[in-house]
Amino acid sequence: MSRIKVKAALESKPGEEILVKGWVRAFRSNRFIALNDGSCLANLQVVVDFESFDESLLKKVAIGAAVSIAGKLVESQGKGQSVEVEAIEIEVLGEADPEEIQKTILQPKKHSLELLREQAHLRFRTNTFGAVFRIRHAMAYAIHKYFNDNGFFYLHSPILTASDAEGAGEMFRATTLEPQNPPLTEDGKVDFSEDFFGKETNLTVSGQLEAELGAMALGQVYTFGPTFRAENSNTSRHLAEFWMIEPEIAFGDLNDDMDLSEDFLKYLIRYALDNCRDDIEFLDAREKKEDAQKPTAERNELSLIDRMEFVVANNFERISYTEAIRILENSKPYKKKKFKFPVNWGIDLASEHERFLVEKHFKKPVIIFDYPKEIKSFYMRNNDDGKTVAAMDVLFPGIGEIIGGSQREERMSELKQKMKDFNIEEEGLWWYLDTRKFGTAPHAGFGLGFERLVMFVSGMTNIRDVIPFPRTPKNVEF
RNA sequence: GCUUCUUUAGCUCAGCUGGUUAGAGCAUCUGACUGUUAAUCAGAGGGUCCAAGGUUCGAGUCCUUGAAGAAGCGCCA
Repeated sequence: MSRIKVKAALESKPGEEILVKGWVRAFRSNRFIALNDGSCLANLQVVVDFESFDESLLKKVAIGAAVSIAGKLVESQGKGQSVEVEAIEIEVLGEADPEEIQKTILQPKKHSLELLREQAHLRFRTNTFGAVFRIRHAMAYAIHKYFNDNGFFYLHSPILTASDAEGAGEMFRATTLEPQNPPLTEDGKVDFSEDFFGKETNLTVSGQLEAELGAMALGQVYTFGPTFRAENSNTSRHLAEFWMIEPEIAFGDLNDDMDLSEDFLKYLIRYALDNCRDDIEFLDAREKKEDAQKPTAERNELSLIDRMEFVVANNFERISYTEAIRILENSKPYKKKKFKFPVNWGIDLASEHERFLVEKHFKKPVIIFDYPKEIKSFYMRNNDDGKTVAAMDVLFPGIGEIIGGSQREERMSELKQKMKDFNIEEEGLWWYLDTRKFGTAPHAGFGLGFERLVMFVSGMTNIRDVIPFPRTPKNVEF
């Protein structure tokens, strides 16, 4: 008999003999084993006639143990499930000592997310994290499917890079030199010409520049890989290692870029609703339980599922940066001096400003475009007004910036001038400039923070709970 | 990096203006029960009160420094 997954067993007709393998979630009344194998949220109930099994064997059927069970699938007499398995053979594949289990999050009890984070190697076995990581998988799959179906090619941008010009953040150094006594140059500095690559090397902060190179030949490409930022960011929305999706489209402008970002996000959220129903319903119910214990002001106005449905059903609000400033200047919190940071044309919008626009004023996702050129990156295309660039941010309720994108500066002379203004050496980016030299064309793209997407579709409020092993300042365990 | 808060049993927490032997619920163990769904009932065991220093006759409690965690801010995705 070959093994079937719990998910398949639950969908099977009663009467068949089946073989299932999984981990014991509960063993009630010495009679009912709740078996979970990760294939779905639900457990399979195994009914044990304890008089016909060896007592020492049943003793080993403890919470956390791995078991193999052959039995007959029958209609359930109980109320919690439609089918269950009458056990014929039970084999304990891996024991779990209850005294030891008690010291872990596997003990059958509610645990805080903080404690679960400290035992990230075991938290996959909980309902919440099982659900989160099945959804995370589904989102990764849907991303590839969306791009594949829309004529994009998956481009693998490098993780090790010598270019430090993106300006996207502090970088992690990658080196094989001895930290204790590295080779030194005559003026006492570390001699990176002796290093593995012969020059200073870092982990990538963005695959965008390489994606542009790909787009200028393949037409439409996307990257999807790990990204590293050595910023000392201590927030619930930042990781030192996170996954980013960066599509890049040739012959597209900022409007095409905004259209793509909106269509893409709606597709992904729709996909989650259609394909992760059980897991999302579980997380929806979980959130409602949590909310019930909070003061009314801190509760979600809409449930997880309602928030997702709302985003799919409504257009994102698109406003220029200049309009955003005007709305803020006419807002109640501004007039009552409730904002901590000043509002005037030229500022970088603070979290409180973005939150007001998204969560209070429009109450829906907002795309802000045409930002002042001084507060954005060198590669963004200058607008004709001489003051702004063709940049856009997609802001989501509860998450903030989920996407940042722009039309790229494709005109050589403008780009070179911008590099001068931003103090960026042309030398290290000769290959980037070559695309403007040979057949340059308008193009645009954006970066989507994968974990921020998973936060939105799971309702988790800390980014450390949507990646298996989060890397944050002072934390590289596991 | 900044601000605020937290750190007491395996977990979640209580512990008053400093005072004798530091408590509860859940979990674990033992026994009973056996169609349960967070099973139920009875009993038992379980503590470096985050660390170092200080004040005091006396510190879980007050002070200083540090560490770790969380929320918010800055940076961004």
